[in-house]
Amino acid sequence: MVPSVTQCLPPHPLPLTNDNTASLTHHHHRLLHHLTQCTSISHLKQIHAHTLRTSPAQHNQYLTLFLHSSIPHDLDYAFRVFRQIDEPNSFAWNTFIRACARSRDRKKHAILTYYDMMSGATVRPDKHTFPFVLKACAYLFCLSEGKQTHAQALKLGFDSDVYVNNSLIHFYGSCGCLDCAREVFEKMPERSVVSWNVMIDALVQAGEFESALKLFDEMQRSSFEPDRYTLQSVVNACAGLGALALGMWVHAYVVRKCGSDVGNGVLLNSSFVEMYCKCGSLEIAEQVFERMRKRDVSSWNSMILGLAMHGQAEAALNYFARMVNEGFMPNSVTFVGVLNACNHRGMVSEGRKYFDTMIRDYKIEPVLEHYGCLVDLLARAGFIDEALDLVSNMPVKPDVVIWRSLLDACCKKNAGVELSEEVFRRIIESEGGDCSGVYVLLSRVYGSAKRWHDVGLVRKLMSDKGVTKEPGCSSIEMDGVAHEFFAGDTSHPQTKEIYAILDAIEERLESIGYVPDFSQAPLVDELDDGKKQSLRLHSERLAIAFGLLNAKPGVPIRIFKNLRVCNDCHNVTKLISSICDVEIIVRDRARFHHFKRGSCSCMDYW
DNA sequence: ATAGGGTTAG
Repeated sequence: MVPSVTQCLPPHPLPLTNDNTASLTHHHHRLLHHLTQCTSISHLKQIHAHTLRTSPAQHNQYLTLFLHSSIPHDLDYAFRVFRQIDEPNSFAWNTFIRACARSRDRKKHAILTYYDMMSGATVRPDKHTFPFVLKACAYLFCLSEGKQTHAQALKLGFDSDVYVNNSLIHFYGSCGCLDCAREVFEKMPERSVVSWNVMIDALVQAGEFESALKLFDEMQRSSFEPDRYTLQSVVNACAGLGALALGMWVHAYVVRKCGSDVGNGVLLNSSFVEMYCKCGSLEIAEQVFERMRKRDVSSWNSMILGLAMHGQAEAALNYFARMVNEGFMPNSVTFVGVLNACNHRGMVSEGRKYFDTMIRDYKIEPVLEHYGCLVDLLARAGFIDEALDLVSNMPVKPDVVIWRSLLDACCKKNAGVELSEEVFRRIIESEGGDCSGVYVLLSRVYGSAKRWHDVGLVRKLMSDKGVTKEPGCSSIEMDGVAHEFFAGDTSHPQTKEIYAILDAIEERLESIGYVPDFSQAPLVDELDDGKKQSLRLHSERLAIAFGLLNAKPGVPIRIFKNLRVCNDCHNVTKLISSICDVEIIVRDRARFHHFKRGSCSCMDYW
């Protein structure tokens, strides 16, 4: 709930502000002129000293001007100047609060200064004050401070101000309080484009891509023209959803609107690159990238990360070399892309090399993501001991993702029950044990060792703790509409045809010698028949069958899956791509697979 | 004077 007026601070006297700027003298104007010409802090200090000498009486009056001018040069100096002002007017308070909110390392002081302002009896905040304070609250995730600020803004009657409301939406969005953001958005009497933008972006940031797109639709129906911020958020939503059709629509919209200027929008173009990669269209992504007239490090990063995600390690590394060649300085994110590229191709020695290069030559401190790539790379290439060693000794605290990838590797590489148990124990120690994926992995380790009793124990543990397996779900876009399938789903209108196709395919597969791979089937020692049944109902098969049924010939079938593709589905999809002569592009939880003529772009390393 | 901007490993 957003605060109401009753939650406000106690009332305090509200004298009108002492408005220094009202009595501008000739001298004042000259001083102002000098100050605006000022380009260095030493020059500014000279003028300050001169003023102190020549007109000490008006000194206090001029301090606000010095404050304003010194901020871009030296925040510490500005801070000292501000401290000297006897009774700052609201302009002076606001100026200082804004400076803190914009600073890199003084954001906290924006809030503290605002408290000072509130607790004094001389000034009250005005409509400019709140956006500055809320910006700092948003950045620092100061939820309760921001809520108090909200209450005070209400109390002082700024609840209809567009700027204040937009700042509130942004603040609540940044703190993850979507309901509060939505409430402010719904209640505000007047909206601007920014109101829609901050609300849409809040949804995108929270991963509520469908809601974001719905709001985008509503925005247009309310006759608001989208601007670059809107489009940016919408493209990000498309990337998140894999909504290629809508993404292309936005792209066309931008091209139509900007004409030959499209090539200049660095940020938006980089988002297009990312969107096309995440929607499985590497060719278009590269086209957009090559046509960009201006690029920055992030543009290169989008391309490198995108190629890495598709397992195109060589291409990704080529882009890296090109980027360096063209004088761009790779950053931390660049190396996540590079390491991930190595990871998806099992390039262990290259991965180690780039990790060292990053630290030694580029002086980039590795963060969790870098360690994540390296640990995963080592573990999946079979160097599990080394990976475990790295996790144990790295300077950042490993999270559940790293641990799970290690356990996953143990499982895939048959690292043995003892090592797997060791990793599992470490996970529970550091995570507390409510992470679902790791139980499934452990039960699989026991299953492959045929220790059915232990499988049962893990299952019991899972049900006791209430951890469940995330259900598999695949979706496919057809004529701009997403069709969603769960495992064994029979709710789709074309269910009959879909299952008929699956039967026909299975018959074909068996006739060419396909044998199901049960290694990742549910781990109960039940009859093969039951396992087979559960495998053939995996959600991606239904989606692929739907695609075969409805896609135009020659058009690739694009599938999205929330989990990773299992071995058996991977085999089957390869075979389908061959017998049906169709390209199938699958984005799973971790990466893309391009199935074509019986093989997959991941070369079976995933 | 006031609001909205990037990425990242599984």
